[in-house]
Amino acid sequence: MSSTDHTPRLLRVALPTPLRRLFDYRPCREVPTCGWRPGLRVKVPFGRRQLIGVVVECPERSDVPDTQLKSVLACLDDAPLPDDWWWLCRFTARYYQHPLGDTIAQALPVALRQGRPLQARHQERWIARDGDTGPLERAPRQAELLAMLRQHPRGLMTRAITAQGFTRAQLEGLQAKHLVECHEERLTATEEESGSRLAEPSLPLTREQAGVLAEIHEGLERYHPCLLHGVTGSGKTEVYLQLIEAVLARGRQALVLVPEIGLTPQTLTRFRQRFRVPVVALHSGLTDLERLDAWDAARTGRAPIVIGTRSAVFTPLAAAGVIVIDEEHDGSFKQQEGLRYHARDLAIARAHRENIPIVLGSATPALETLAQARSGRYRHLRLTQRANRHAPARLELTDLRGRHRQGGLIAPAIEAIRQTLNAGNQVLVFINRRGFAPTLACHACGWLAECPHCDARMTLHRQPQELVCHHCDFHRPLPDACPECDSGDLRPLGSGTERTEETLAALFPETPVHRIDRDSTRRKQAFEDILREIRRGEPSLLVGTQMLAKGHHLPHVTLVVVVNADAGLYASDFRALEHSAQLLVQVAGRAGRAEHPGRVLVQTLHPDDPNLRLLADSGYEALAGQLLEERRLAGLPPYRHLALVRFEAAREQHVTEFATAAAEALREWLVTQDASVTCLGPVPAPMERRQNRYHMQLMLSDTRRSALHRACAWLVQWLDNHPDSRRVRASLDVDPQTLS
DNA sequence: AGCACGCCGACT
DNA sequence: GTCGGCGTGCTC
Repeated sequence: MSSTDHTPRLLRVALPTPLRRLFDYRPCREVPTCGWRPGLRVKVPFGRRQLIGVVVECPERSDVPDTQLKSVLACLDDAPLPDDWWWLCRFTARYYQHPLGDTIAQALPVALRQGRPLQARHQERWIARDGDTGPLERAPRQAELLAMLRQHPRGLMTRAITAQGFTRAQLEGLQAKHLVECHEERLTATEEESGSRLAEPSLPLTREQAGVLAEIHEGLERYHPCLLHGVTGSGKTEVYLQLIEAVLARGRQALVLVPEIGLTPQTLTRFRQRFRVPVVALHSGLTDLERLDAWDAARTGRAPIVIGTRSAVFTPLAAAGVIVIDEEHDGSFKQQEGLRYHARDLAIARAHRENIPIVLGSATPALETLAQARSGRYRHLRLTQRANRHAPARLELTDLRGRHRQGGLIAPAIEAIRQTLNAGNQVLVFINRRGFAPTLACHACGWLAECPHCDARMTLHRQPQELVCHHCDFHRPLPDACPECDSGDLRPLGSGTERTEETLAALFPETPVHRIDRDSTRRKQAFEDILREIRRGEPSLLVGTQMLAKGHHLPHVTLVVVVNADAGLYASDFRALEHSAQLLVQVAGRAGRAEHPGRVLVQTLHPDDPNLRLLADSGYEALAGQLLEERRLAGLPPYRHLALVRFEAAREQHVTEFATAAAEALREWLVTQDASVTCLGPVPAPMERRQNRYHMQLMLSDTRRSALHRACAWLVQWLDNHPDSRRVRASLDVDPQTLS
């Protein structure tokens, strides 16, 4: 890097704006102690406001005339932001062709984005002291506060105190009277430990686990991507834990990414009980300052283990030693708006750059990952045995055709539920539709309840009773009569979780029925409460959406009923089948985890569907192999790479015009470039109208990433320069997860 | 994205 | 007479 010891003429700064541009400034007079260099945060004037940005380079000249250049107001750091973080930001912005300034904003904790100092703040613990309370006679609130503090001999944190309605001024008042004292400490409890790093001994490994661990250990000092492909209950977590143990022993850190739903208290407890070192969890409950401290703990190496969801991939590490992605196939690793990054893919890039191993764990790997493993680019490690020696439950396909259904369930399924409950076990009924019924229909004229803002049916809810659009959250009261023909014969069509719950409650009045979906678990803790109740093991019925399918241990469930397996079978989205298969296998994995073998009944209108049969008879990997072959023939990922450009505006005409013009311009350019990139569309998005906005899309694909990247770069430039880009929003999705 | 400026409708 | 609707222009 060029000289940093003299003051450069210019600073090129990335700012948190959607503009795909950097901005040049003159340095301020005060030079940071490290000299001006990339990665420093600066405060700059920007139009009428002030923004915080990051120095990208120190160029010699600018395209902007000298007279228009403004000066940086201040530099906020005396050293650049961490190098690994900075590299990942630049990589991400380039790969997803997203403005660097906005990428930085997403990758930085709010507190740093707002200009707080990098050194994490310490937290204050207030402890009551003995002393004369006389001076408090005219300060009743201070007296109350002191009384409260005296009930906590170990003191309380400022946040806990202000949460009780007391103020900082009252605390300082007591401090001035020497009735409390303030201890500064780290936000993270960092108890210095001695001796062993393990709080709890490791579990003995099966031969299979030991073999897998040994293979990962072969590449502990280099980039070494591994797919840890293990059936549910085969002990993937124990492998992670012992791998991390080895990494910690070498003085390195571990970054663990889990799906949104996977960052549960149980997961954390498992890590915290095992290791006697700080485990930093980046969960949604953290305050901005706690998040900053977690970032700082990771950055300085104070936290040897960092666990978090998608955005945690941007956490800097002082000495990265391994990255673990649990349930790597999970859709929540892909951000679905704005900067549409995939945390798993970024983690791979990061591991590569830092030359460390990365483990992708799943019972149902994404086809992309499986293809990498098959080609030998990732090491394919398998765990085939469940710890309790039961074979995984088989999927039993049951024919729905022509059968009478109650709450979506046919007689054989109800009978199986009855038997399971009679045997004292629990049943999980999986239905991937919340609400009472998918829609409301008029039996006189065929009218269906449709959302006025979307191309979608409205879902009937009973608690509370209303029609709801699940795409835009529009609510409307239930009509008494058909709006078209005035008939009173309105009936719910199909079943959702509420209806199945109601049916089961009527069929099995003696048995408690728990419903688990986004509606029933809206209250914080509600989910945990229900899970705790279920783990007590009393015979009970669980009705739930995919919230229940993922990760949770339900040891007393011995029967799983899938109400309808058909949703993803013939959907237009090219990943629908992959995702359905993953979900079915994950749900099936809930059955028979403990001492009981399990059964999985899968209701379907297509019991002879070859894909479903293959999944049921030969398992996920067999189906995945079949699907990969189909992807190859269809020219879809992972054999071709995709980029999707979405267009969206309030006026349908504007969207069509702009998207068509863009496609035309791109095609012309592709011809001049003699480029192999395929451009499909524009076509209306699968749900053309959503929240009264119209959506179209353009799909680009190529076998080579570089060619696709160049085409996207050109198109994005064209879009930015087009005057219509103000009224039509266009966004780029590199490696789209879904086409809707 | 923000945030301004600027030019036309329904309110005190 | 003003408050405020969103069109268009700019940010080193």
